[in-house]
Amino acid sequence: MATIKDVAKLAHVSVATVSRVINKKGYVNETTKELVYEAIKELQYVPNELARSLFKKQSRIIGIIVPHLTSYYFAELLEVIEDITVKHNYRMMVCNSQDNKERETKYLQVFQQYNIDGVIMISNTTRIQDYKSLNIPIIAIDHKLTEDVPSVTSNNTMGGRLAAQKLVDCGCKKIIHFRGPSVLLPVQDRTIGFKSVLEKLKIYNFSFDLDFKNPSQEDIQNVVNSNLDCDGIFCDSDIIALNVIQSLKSAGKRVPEDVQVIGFDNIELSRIISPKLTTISQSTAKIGQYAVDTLVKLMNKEPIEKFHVQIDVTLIDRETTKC
Amino acid sequence: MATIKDVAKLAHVSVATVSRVINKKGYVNETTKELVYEAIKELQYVPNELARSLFKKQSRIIGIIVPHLTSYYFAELLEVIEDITVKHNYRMMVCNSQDNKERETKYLQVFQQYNIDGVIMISNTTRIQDYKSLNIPIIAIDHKLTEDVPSVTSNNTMGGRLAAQKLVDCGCKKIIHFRGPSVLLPVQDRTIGFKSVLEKLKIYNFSFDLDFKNPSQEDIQNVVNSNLDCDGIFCDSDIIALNVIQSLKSAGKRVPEDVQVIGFDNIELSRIISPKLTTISQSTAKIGQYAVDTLVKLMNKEPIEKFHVQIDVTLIDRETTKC
DNA sequence: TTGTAAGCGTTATCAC
DNA sequence: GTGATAACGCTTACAA
Repeated sequence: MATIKDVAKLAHVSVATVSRVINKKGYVNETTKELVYEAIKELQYVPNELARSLFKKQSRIIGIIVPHLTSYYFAELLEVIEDITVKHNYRMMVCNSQDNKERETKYLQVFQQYNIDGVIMISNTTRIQDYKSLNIPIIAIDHKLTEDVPSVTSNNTMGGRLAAQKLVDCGCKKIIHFRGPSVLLPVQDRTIGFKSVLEKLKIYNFSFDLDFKNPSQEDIQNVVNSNLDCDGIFCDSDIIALNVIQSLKSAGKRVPEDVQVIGFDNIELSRIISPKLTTISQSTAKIGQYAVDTLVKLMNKEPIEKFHVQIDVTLIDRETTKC
Repeated sequence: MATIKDVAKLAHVSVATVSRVINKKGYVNETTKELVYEAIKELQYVPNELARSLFKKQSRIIGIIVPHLTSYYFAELLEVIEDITVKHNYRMMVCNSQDNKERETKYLQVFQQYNIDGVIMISNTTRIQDYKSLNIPIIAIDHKLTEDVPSVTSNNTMGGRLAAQKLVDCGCKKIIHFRGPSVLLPVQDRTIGFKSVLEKLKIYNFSFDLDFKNPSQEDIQNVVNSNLDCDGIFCDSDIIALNVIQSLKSAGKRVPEDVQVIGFDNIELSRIISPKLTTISQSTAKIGQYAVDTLVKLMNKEPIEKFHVQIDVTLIDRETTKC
């Protein structure tokens, strides 16, 4: 591994000059510049980021905290984030919190040890103080932590509204909302949007809480069985929706003839299964892009316009709804 | 951020002593040790890994190259790998190659710049030489790159065999294999296992290549339509299987009554959809564990027993097969 | 048992 | 324009 010294020696200049060349900073004569470039090429020199980071106290690494990797929504988000991150010439250190506070705390220490430049939080932590004490820029996805920590989320209220409106438009009279854990902000917002439409129209509805990672098939079946007159179901994830459709089948109900179903996330599979799932699509592309771009601004100490941004969602009309 | 100097000052000792204490290396008096620990606690000191890494020329970071993040198999693998990685006190830098050589090459440079200690390759690269020239330990998953690069894979031949045997046992007479790209080793092995069983029994069969990431629904439909007498289908992924089942429905075929289907991967959804999918399960847990453990051994310059390891797969018997 | 000091590969501040 | 050199925070001979 060639170092800056090797390059300096080969080019017959000082390390300072080489440094100026590679950083394009300060004056340096065109011809010596050429010399340096040649030496760099010859030695296949690449500057050592660790040394750089040590001096500059920043590492061009950003930390990402996610609750898990195997849910399609998070995976897609991560994919977008990674892509934009490398475009900004940063790298990504991934922390899978597994929704576990201790793992998160441990990782926060790691972040410190590596002089991480910023963090993207997609986690459900409550210990926001721990993050703030790190004193590095943070952006939250899907969680409005506090007023002063920037965040970006889907417009979940809109999602709830769109779903409710669609079911109403297609003639539903009794609607169930199989939602995620109601402690989560996105879930709360979806519920608000959902109820806002239905209550105005005095349409009977209720919400039932499920775990996102492992929605209880049993609970779903029970709720379905004891509400056989229900004709519309809004689910907070496509996975939940698939479980629900399964339960409806077991209960002898046809989709969408007897019961109409709307999911959330627009996962790849929602258009492969049959009947194809009507669902609400979140723009992971926009969320991820905004998150990274904003974080980069924060890391550069540039001002940001808005602290809390919401990204529109769209209803994807497919076969589990009638109209 | 407290440094080792601050600790030294507070504990009235030299930095060397502090270093000895935190690294548990060399002699240090019990009572001074206590003093140091107190100072560390008081200042909430954590050693800076960048400085450490710079000196030791190793960073406790391992690089992971994956083709993409949104396929369930890779996500699961990544989840396991992350888990074991942190247990070994390493961190993970993720490179999503997007099956793109240039991205991969760019990341290799990044790996160099950060003195990455080892890499786990789940990618389809052909430029193994680029990796070797990095001169750091590598382990490949799902790809036997060359004889001297350790690898771990599922026993894909076994997978092909199990699937073929199952279909035969359940009475199939004409079997199609919707496989992945036949340039991939796992795909080749599955084909070998699959054919070994069928050819011995002289059962008609053929293989059709598809893309894993975006299997062409159209191609599948065409093949299905022009082989209406086929009664058994083995798919190289559950996603392909779902597509196939969809196409069979369009063609008026019932699963499993008319055509029996077996998938691969045992993704979460395979037991949610209806009929529940019979499939071959790969043990991502074992693969990931072996990969990381072996890489750690290599990084510690410990010997490893076997260079190429295969992990057994299992047939998960569900509803898309008749017996 | 402890401290001094060199060095890891950079960048940035000075002189020249 | 360019070159010494201190500094970033740490580890490890080597002395004491």
